[in-house]
Amino acid sequence: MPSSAREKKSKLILDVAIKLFTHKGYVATKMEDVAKEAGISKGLTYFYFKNKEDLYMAVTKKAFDELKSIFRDIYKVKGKSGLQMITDLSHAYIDFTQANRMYYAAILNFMDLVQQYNHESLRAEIDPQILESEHFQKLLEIQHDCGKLGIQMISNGLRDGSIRPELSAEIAFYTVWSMLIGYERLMGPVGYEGKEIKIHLENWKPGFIKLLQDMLKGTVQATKPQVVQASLF
Amino acid sequence: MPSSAREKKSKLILDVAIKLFTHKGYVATKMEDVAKEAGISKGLTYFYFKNKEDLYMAVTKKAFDELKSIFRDIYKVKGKSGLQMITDLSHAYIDFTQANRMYYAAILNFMDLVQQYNHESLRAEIDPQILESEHFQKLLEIQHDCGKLGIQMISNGLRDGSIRPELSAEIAFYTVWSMLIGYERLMGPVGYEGKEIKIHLENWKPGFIKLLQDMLKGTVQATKPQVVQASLF
Amino acid sequence: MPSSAREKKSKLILDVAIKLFTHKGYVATKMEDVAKEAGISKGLTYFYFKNKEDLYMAVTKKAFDELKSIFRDIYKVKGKSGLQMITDLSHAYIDFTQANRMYYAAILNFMDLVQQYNHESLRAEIDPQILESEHFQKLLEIQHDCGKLGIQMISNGLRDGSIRPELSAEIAFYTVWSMLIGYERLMGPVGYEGKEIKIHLENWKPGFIKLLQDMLKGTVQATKPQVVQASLF
Amino acid sequence: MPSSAREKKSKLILDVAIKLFTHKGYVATKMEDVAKEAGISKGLTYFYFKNKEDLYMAVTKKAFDELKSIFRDIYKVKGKSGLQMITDLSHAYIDFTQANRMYYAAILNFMDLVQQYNHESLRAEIDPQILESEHFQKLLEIQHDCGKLGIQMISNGLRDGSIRPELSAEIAFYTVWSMLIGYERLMGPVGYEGKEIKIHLENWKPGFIKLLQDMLKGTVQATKPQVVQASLF
DNA sequence: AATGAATGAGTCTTCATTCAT
DNA sequence: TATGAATGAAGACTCATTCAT
Repeated sequence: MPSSAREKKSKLILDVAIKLFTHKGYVATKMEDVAKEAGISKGLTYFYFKNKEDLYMAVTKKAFDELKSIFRDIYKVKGKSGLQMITDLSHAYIDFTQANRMYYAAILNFMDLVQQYNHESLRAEIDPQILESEHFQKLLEIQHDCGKLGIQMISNGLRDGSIRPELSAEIAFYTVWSMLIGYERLMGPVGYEGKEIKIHLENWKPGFIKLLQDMLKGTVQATKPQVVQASLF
Repeated sequence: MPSSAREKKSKLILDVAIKLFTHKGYVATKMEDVAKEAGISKGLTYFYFKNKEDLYMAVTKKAFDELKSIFRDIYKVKGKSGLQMITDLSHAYIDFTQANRMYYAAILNFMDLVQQYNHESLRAEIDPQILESEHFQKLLEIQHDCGKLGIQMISNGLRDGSIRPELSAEIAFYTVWSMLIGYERLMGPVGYEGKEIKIHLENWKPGFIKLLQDMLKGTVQATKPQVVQASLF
Repeated sequence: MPSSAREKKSKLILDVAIKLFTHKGYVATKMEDVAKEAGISKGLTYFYFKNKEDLYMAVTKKAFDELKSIFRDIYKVKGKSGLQMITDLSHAYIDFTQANRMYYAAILNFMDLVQQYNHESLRAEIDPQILESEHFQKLLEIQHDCGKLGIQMISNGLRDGSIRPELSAEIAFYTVWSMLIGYERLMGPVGYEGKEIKIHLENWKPGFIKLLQDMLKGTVQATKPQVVQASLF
Repeated sequence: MPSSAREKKSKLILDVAIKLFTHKGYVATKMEDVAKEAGISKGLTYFYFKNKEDLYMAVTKKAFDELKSIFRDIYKVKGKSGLQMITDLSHAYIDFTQANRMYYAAILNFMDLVQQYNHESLRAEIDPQILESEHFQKLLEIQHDCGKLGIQMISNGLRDGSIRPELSAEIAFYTVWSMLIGYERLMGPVGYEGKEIKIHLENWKPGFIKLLQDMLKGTVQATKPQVVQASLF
């Protein structure tokens, strides 16, 4: 079998796994389900992926690539201010998390792993199968790619004046990212708070984006004095 | 056995569960481990908690209470501006998430559950044992308590002028909360990014807090003119 | 507590057990259910009945008494031929089995036990708790009471000429009883055979009773000569 | 492994199960016992049979097939009157129930299930594992095969004059079957009644068979004496 | 008589993974 | 490459029964 055929089958398994993980979750998805759905034998699945964790890491890798492409797509469009890029990124990011719940969960799970991985005392508790996964290793290598692109966007904003100059690109970007991660987390619960708390998805999102922008560029009040000052003339 | 004794034993089991969940994780912790560690029989564990999920919901409930007390402690101290409260809360929240990883994971897990619970189509997929847990039901009742306190803090800030008046208390607070949730999530990975990206925990945190404050109050440059102008009158 | 009060409570438990065994079956009925439904503690149940099997034997005893009273009620009505008694008994028996499924199941279960009990090699396999139950012992004593009454009815029939004289009362009665037992067993499945087999409950029962009578008294052909002769007068 | 090997192993497990169910009963037989006795792993048992109930249904299916073959063997012998067939069947049936207690219990258990299954209100209470068992489904399909053969035998008897022409084949056969079922049930208890009731297996059986025959063909003796006596007047 | 907390043996079932072919 | 039979460790949960009070 030519290596392209091999890759094709590998991709088939991966796609099936993504589908099943999405619909049933990691734990509820059995290796046999994957095999059956892919129309191959259980044993063959283990030929292409060392074990279930390895398969999940492969899925995570794909999720990460997808997310990265979102960052890249935003970044490569010329003629936008840095703030605009961050704004566009925020929208795209939120859309992504909503459209690809499982991908996103995989990415967050990977972040947790990295955290453990970085703590010498906790690293030993990570499932060896994960550490041995080539996909996990690749992920370690590219884990900062999104961050770097995001930081670049902020940097652009600093240069073009759309973002407050006193900010640190790194800190600003990771803070933005924090907001996006947390937003996704709260989105569900908040949307249904009902009765006493009147915040709803429809009005939270624009408010959230506005606050995010304000945080980066400086706030409304900042403009008012200008207006007042203008009237001084 | 007086009911206080019953509560005492219930608490004993709960504490053991918290300890084991913390060190070994939910899945890796066996009910038998809990019983053994508590010095009781397996059956008795099931006498006090209907099943493993119920026990976990009890743990979650405790975690939630703990988090709530943090909000309350911050809130009840008089003489602070709203912004100061939010700032103090942010510090306390971050400390809490770091000191009580498991608690925090339980809370986030609960949030996910709530999300599913609120979607009619997904509710059926929730483990019935969870839905039947009295602790889960209690959690549903108190789920917004932290949010309400946080919104109060922002409201205070709006009244005392420490927070930009044009903000909506609800939106502002949930955005702050998003930041805190996301921060915890990124804290680990970011802290060790090393080499190319020079952001480190020590310097991210103050920057993050600063951005959070700026977002709420308006940026330094923006406010100064106001002060100057005010003195003009 | 006066012994009458004691008996009252004992009866209460028994009635609850009958109710629950009827609705949920023996296995599915937990001792705790019985206690709860009776409004007493689990421990007290064990004060009145040595164990679950003992309770079941008590239920069986009551079932047997009930069945016996049916036999007796039929038997004590004067002025009926033996064949008529057996006919009435058959109707009453069938009604009883339908109205008291659980009672009837208990009686059949007891018959199985007796069978084992009578085989020396199998007796050791009977649950000791059953053998030790006083109710089981009482049942052993009265197990033939129904049979005796039935045999008496046949004997009456032999005497009054309503039943063929060449029959043995014992054999005839137990054969009748076999039919009744088997009828109950088949009633359910037969009633719904539908399509290809056109037998239905409504027409099976009269046919069944007719056959039973014919078996005892001799058949239609047998009677014809009587009719013919009668017309000779 | 060729599919014949697969069937061979499946049969091995089934045979072991039959052996153990026979000797220890369904409840007392553990799946692990079956595996151990068959010299395979516990897991493999579940590979061939979905669960314990499924295994039991497979046993029931085999029992039914065996019973069916008894009916068929009787039926296919040419040159016998219908009454003779029923007589032969009765003997064979009784022998079967005595030689295969467990098989027979399984068949009766299945009949109970069918009864529940046919009542819409009770169907929901049947263990889903039973309903899902392919063997249960097959049993539903063939449940009437024995009945049909039996009805054929009676029909033959009606045609050849060995059975009273006024009888309905269906009703007559199911009544015969009732007798056989009930006979088996009473056989045990009756055989040992001892003392007061002098019926014993040895003399019950011929009397029982005789009554059964009389019921079907009409009694010769019954008429003659009456005729004689009547003519005395 | 009465309570109810406490026991613990008992079992079905799942599933990732391996390996002979 | 590909199969699928075979493994076996692992674990949640039940419930009749007891016994200290």
